[in-house]
Amino acid sequence: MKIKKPISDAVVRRMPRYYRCLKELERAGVKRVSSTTISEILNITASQVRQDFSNFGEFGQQGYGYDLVYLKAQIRAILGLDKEYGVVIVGGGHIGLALANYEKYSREGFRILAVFDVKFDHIKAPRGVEILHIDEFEKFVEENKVDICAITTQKETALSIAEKAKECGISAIWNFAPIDIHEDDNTVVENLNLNESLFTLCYKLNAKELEEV
Amino acid sequence: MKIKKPISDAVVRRMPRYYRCLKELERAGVKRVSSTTISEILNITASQVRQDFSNFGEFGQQGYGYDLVYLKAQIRAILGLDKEYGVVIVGGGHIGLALANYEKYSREGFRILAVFDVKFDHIKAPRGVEILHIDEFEKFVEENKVDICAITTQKETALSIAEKAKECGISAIWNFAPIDIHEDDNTVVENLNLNESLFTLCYKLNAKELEEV
DNA sequence: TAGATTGTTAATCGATTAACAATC
DNA sequence: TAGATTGTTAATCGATTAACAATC
Repeated sequence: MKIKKPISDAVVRRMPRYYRCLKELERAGVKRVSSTTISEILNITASQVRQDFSNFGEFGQQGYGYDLVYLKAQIRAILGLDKEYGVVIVGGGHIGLALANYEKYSREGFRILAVFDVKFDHIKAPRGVEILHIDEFEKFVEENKVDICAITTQKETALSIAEKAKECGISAIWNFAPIDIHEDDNTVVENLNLNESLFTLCYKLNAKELEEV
Repeated sequence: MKIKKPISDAVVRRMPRYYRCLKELERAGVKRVSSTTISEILNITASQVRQDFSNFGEFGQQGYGYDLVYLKAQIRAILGLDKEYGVVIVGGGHIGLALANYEKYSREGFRILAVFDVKFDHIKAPRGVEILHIDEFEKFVEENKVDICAITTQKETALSIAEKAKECGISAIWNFAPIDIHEDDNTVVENLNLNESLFTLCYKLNAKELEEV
């Protein structure tokens, strides 16, 4: 699949939501779906749904709507979920283990290969997931196909791990440490900052007082 | 503090980033800071920094910039971090325990009060955090000042917990389940969906092939 | 066919950026 | 004072929404 121009971040972040929505509809036995239905579920406009899809192609039929199975498959492919990804996790704390144990990821092609830490006697990983010392990181990455590095360490170490991952040729970093890791030409990054999320919630909680009506 | 008009989501989500940036600068011993400095650290424009701040007041001085301590205190207040929040966590899995154990939250006034689950023999919580059966949720909320309910269950239960939390008068929900919980007049919600984050990363990883140059 | 709904073009809205007077 | 930098107004840019021809 080829598309005309780079897709804006706003659109990209809606794609997983469409995917989730379609999965739910499929589970409910729905066979076809209109942009209006999707828009109501996701609380956006039907116009936006159609605009978003049209960035990637023509998936519907006038007067009919979208075939659910077909549309879902298309979006799945757009997200790249039809491929397999090798994932390593750095940091064997609660977040790291949460990721390691979330089996549903495997349905979408994410294979958790290993969890790295400096201390790991206490770490219980699911079967098939190796537990290794961080010193073995480079060696492991060389010998295995690692596409994604999830970083769940504290921020002090997160940056150096990211550096190491980039050097090893890992092209995607999923960062949970409360610090920004920057993208470069060879590496895409998704920063997921729990602090910022909580603080945003906190702002909203107080906003009623702050904002005059 | 009172402000003129509702602040857009884009601005709100930058506020915690400013706050983090200022904390780092403070730790580095910086005493005053300009919008340009901040903009370079956060990879945005100086214009945007000043526009964002000006939504909430005038915190700087022409020709000088911003006094770091003062500005940081202002943003802290804007985020509502000068208050105390009672937090309960529903779901004693890895994510739930990650939240329960992240002590740094207490520095910003978040008091983790309890973790709820249906099975909890295995749960080790830090001292001061109660571990309770979900059946005791209502009672606990009645008897304690609970401001924020973090939901870390699987999606099947997440919705009913959210419903229950709303009924009990909890006005902020921090949701980690892969489902959208909707805001209403009395309840603000922050949905933090790990799946969507991973899928977004995945899109970006493949985007180079997808997007023609 | 008539009704429904897409894909797309045009209009609107809002957010970002640029520019600059005010002033420390 | 001269240089620096804010806060704000105006210009630009981009994203969302509306409208509608195409057509199933």
